[in-house]
Amino acid sequence: MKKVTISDVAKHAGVSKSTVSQYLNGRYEYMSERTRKKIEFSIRELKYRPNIVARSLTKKTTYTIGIIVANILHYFSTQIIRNIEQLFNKYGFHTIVCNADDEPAKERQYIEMLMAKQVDGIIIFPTGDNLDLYQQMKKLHFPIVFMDRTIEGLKIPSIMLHNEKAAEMAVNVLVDNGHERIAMMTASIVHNITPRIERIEGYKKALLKNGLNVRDEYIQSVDIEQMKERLHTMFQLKERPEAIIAASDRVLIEVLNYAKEQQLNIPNDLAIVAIDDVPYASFFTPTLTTVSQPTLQMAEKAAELLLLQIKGEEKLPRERIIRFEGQLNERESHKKSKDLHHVFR
Amino acid sequence: MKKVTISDVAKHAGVSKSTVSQYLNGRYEYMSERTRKKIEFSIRELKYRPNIVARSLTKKTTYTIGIIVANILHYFSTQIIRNIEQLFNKYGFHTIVCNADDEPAKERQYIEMLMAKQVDGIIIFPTGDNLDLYQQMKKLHFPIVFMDRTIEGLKIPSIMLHNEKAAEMAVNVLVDNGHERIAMMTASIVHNITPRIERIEGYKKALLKNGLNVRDEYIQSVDIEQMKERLHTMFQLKERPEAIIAASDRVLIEVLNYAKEQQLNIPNDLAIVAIDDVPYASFFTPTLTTVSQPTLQMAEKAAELLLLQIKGEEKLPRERIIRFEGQLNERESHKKSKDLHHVFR
DNA sequence: CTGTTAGCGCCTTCAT
DNA sequence: ATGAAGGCGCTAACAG
Repeated sequence: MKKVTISDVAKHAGVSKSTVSQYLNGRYEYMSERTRKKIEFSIRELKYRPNIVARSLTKKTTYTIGIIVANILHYFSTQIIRNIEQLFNKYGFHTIVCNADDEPAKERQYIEMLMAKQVDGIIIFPTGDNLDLYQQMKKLHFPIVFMDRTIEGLKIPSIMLHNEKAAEMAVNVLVDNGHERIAMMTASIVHNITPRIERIEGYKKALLKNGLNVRDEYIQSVDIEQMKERLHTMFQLKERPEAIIAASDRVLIEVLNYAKEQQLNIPNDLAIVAIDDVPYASFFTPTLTTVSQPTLQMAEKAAELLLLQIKGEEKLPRERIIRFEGQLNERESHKKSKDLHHVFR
Repeated sequence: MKKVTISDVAKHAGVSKSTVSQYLNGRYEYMSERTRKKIEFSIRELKYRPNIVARSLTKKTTYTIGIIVANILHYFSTQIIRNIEQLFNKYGFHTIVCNADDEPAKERQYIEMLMAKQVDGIIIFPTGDNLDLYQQMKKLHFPIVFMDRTIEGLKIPSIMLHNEKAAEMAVNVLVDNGHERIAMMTASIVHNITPRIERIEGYKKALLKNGLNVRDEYIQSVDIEQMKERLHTMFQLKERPEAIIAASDRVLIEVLNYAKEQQLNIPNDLAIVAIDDVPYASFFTPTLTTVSQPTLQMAEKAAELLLLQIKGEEKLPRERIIRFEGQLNERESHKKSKDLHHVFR
């Protein structure tokens, strides 16, 4: 009933601890066939399981990484997490996921805890408010990769969507379908969250490229809680928007709920394009046009960059920010067409 | 740049390691105000972070638990995981999630790894094929809770839905709406996965209670990959089903896809009720009637039972299986009504 | 109140 | 080819 240790195995097999340790670490080179067999047998007999905590203490590596996600409610985050977990599993790493819940204080606490737990590296969706910590980690050569967002002035590799282009794609598909009064809605930008800023920027540029005016009333960035209110205000305008770009899946939900409440017909009363993919988008009414992120490739890149750092190979790519292209999934919600009669009930 | 240890702090503060250790563990009782301040200061100065791996080695607790989920693709699983993670976080525990991918071999490997990593306990959605391991864990008094499924003959607490009742609710709501030819579709039952077996059982009983016949052709349990084919076969019957109960969200997707492909009108050509909740069910066409599981309460119970075991209080509840009631979310997809004209396109 | 000592379980030279 | 000894960083009696 008590835990069996390497000493127990050694005793049982009639050899020394170090020989067992050799065995455990696959250093059979100079080991006699007989010794190996004995140890093998003893391990089975005793149902010995090495204590990885003890091993980690000497080896200084835990084969565990951390992911700190800014907000787990984003479908994008969960996709990335799942992919990263799976990839790291292949290399024998476990993953600890922490949800900062958009609170820098929580993020800080999680970073501290994960480092204290000696994880071998961390992938962070940074909340943006813990510069000193990031710097400290960098100075310690602690392996770290940013995902989805970046922090200026820190030589930390960042995996990001080409947000401006993604927004441009959304604008273009709407313009191509004859829409002109296109609004843009994102979550709050008080913390300078990169993708939100960039998506707005891309939206503006795309409007101009298409010869349309940028109207500030059409750009709304607020907390999820106040979104409904803002939507309402926007829809009271004399010239209310005929299309809206939801800058994330969470924003999208708010927009859809609002449309439902107001019995707006989509896409006739209001066309919609969402950035970020949405599960089951094709079962919606109408099916949803989205610009999705290549989550698998992004996860792969993040894993690769983190692994490189963990292995101590500092030769990271020269570009600090690595961009991936969004993909337009043209379905129905962006159309300006008269033969669609979907009504929310 | 080298990692700072407790000795460094001790030296810097001019005290011994043990005093620092006392401080770290909040045993200020006999410590002079001055010593405390000195240590506090040194810790800040040196940016000292205790090495939790070393601590774990002596304390024999890692403040980490594991979750091994049979298949992470179930929305139910992700909900449970998220809730458990959050709950354990409150108690200072981290969570390592592993996806067994419905493969007992993977499950075994993950259990071994997690135990080797000295996690303080594991919550398992058992695949059902590692009896010996479960028994071994039990014998070692290793804290463990089963979720969603159970294994007979093992005194391991199990958190489960009241599956029979849930299936009955689904049948009843359909019968109440005038349906008689009701089919039941689950994923494969070759491994005796408890909830699937029980849901089928509940379905049968409910039919009988309602004076309807049980028809074997209407009960299909196969791998997701073959589901489409089976659906097709079933819909070739002279008396094809007019309603179908999808025993899980993954089954549901297959059913919806099939309906879409065949241009079946839901609910007029085919009524649907799903067990397990589905995200965005209210944006579907038509909105989906489901029997959902109380994931938060289930997660809470699991956390509670695991924590009890971790704290060494063996006084677990006498009932080994703890059941929770499903909740019927009556929306539209179960109706037999003529004024709904939703058509998939 | 604080320091000394002895582990925790494993790995790693360095002898033998 | 195998064993002895020391150490990883921290905690926990036990002295003093």
